[in-house]
Amino acid sequence: MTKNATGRVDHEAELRKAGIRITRPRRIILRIVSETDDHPDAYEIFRRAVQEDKNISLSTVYRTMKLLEEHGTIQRHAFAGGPSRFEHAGEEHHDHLIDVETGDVIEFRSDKIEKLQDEIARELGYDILHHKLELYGRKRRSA
Amino acid sequence: MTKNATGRVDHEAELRKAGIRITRPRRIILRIVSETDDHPDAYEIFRRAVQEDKNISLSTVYRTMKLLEEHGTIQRHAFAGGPSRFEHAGEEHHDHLIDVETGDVIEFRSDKIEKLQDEIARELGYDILHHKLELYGRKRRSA
DNA sequence: AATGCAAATGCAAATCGTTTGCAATAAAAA
DNA sequence: TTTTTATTGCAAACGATTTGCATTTGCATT
Ligand SMILES: [Mn+2]
Ligand SMILES: [Mn+2]
Ligand SMILES: [Zn+2]
Ligand SMILES: [Zn+2]
Repeated sequence: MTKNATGRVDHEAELRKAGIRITRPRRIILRIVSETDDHPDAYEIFRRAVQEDKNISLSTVYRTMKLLEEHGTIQRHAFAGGPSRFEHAGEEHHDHLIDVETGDVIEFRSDKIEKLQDEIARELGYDILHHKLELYGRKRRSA
Repeated sequence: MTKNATGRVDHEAELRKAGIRITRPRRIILRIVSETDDHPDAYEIFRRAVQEDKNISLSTVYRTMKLLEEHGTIQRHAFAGGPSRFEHAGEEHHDHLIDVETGDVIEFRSDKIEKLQDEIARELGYDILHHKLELYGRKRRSA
């Protein structure tokens, strides 16, 4: 995996290696998704991108998200209701707890659950390609 | 809970009790969703409904699904990609394994996973309102 | 059974998130 | 630099779902 001067993964090099052209919009979008720690949707990414280059189009954001998804750079989530939301891949796998009141997304990971999922699939005669575990909850109001 | 002559839940009575009018389209749609054991989408329900009443509209199907969902009669699922799919509620809670090749939906239930979810949410200071666990897999091809 | 009225319907048009065709532009190969 | 080819921005198309509105219907009331 290619690293850059700061020791982080160099996505541009990774993509170039895969024969993908590094264009101005792609460089900007890539920066946005790799620097944020939230789960923005395409329009939000577009909004942030426009601040850096006034004539980036929403189509390009969508096209780039699909490209990066196929390339494994980002992950797409389809939380209940709304549009797809994205996050930079590469960290360890985790699932999400969505605060139904604020829309906040909290990440968590349970190895036990992950393992149980595999067991279940195996018993049913399947191999899991991916899965989705989303908890929708409300902050507990202590009595 | 109101039961009818056959001992099953009488949805029409339940709805009427809640001040909801039992119309011809609603009666038909209700029959369809309570008799099927698959997970049809709105258009499929519409298709089946039209066989019984040639001038039911897709709008009414959508409106009725929302109504029944709010009333707790059915559950809505948003599996990856496609449109919302519905199933009759009332049976015990279960989660789904989706065959990515055929679109088939297999139901399963793991008390262990359910319990672990509660623990996780509690640790994070949340109460779970509902959750979604979907496994996307492919039939294991035995060597 | 006939009446009255709010609720529900069908239809067409609107909306939302997303994708696509196409001519213009820019990346990278030569 | 020139050439080749991928990528862009824009507008129009898209699929799923919702909505406005005039008409019909369920059903509580006579
Ligand atoms: Mn995340
Ligand atoms: Mn089910
Ligand atoms: Zn997981
Ligand atoms: Zn569950």
